Amino acid sequence: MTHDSDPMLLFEVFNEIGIIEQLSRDLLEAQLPEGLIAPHFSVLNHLIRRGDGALPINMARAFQVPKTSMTHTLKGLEKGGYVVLKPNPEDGRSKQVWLTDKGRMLRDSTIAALAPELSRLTREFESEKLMDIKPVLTELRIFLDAARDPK
Amino acid sequence: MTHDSDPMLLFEVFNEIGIIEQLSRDLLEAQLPEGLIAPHFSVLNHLIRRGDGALPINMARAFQVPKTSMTHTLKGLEKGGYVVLKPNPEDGRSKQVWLTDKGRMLRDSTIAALAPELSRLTREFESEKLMDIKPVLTELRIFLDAARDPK
DNA sequence: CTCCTATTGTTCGATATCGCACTATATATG
DNA sequence: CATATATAGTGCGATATCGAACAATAGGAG
Repeated sequence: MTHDSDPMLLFEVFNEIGIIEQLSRDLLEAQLPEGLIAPHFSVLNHLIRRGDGALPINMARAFQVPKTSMTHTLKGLEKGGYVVLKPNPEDGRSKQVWLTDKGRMLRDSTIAALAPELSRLTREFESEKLMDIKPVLTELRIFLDAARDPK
Repeated sequence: MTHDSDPMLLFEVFNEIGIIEQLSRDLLEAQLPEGLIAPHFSVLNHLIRRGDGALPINMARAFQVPKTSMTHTLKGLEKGGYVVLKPNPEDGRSKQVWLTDKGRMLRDSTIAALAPELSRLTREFESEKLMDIKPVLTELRIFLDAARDPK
C-alpha cells in the first residue's frame, strides 16, 4: 500500500517548525549583547565554521536573505567592531568579511552562555529523538533549498 | 549506557529549523496577495482552526510574539477587510477577532494555491520521514514552550 | 466604596527587512 | 579595442518587529 502524499502533513510540519524557530531565537537573543540579534550571531558563527574572508553575497545566499539585508547586518557588526570589511583583491566589485578578536570572543562566549540552558533542555528532552530528526531536517533543508525556483 | 546530552546537538537542530522556516515562509508568502505576509495568514489560519472570537492577547501568546506585534498584524488584516475587531462584551479591556467572508476565502484559496506545490514536494520527499519527525517536533515545541522563563 | 495591583490594548520610537533603483566593476561578444 | 550584459554592493522608502510607556478596565483587600 502506497502513501498518498497528503500536502497537509508538510503544512503542519512547517507550522511546528515556525513556532520552534521563534522559541529558539528568543533563547539565543537573550544571551546576545544589547543591539545584536540572531542574524548578527549567525554571521559570526558562519565565519567561524566556514572560515574568514567570505563574500557578503555568498553569505546572503547561504542564509536565504536579500543582499540588502546582509549589508545591513554587516553594518551593525562592523559598527560594533565584531567584523571588518575589506575590498576583495581578486574582484573589485566585492568585499571580504573578516572576524576580529572581539567577534571571535563574542561567538565563543555566546555559545558558552547558551550551553547550560541547552544542556538542561537536552537532558530533559530525549536526545535520541533529536538524533533521529536531525538527519531528516538536514535532508529536508537541502531538498527545499534545491526545489526553490531557480529564478 | 546513558547518553551525554550534548548541547551542540540541539544547537544544530535549531540551525536547520531556522533555515527551513525561512524557505517555507517564502513558499507561503509567494501565494499571498500584495501587502500580506506570513503572520497575517497565520492569524487567519488560527481563527479557522481554533474558532472565531479569539482575543488578541491570546493569539499573541499562541504565536509567541509581543502583543504590540499582534496589534500591528491585526490592523493590517482589518484594513484589508479580512477580520473585524469587536469589543469583548465580557471584558471591557479586551477585544474579539472575527473572520469576515473575505478572510475565510483568502485562507481557503491560499491553501488551495499551495496544495500543488506541497503535493509535489511531498511526493518527492519521503512522507514516512515527515510522519516520523512531526510528533517529535510537536513534542519539542510544547516542551520549549513550557520551558520558557515564566517571567 | 476606595485603593492597589494586574491585565489588555495602543502609541511611539528604534531597529530590521526587503524591493527597487543605482553605481562600480567584471566579463562576454564582436 | 568598444559595447553589452551580468554581478556585488549600497541608498532609499515602505512596512515589520518589538520594548517602553501609557490609558482604560478589572478585580481583590480593606
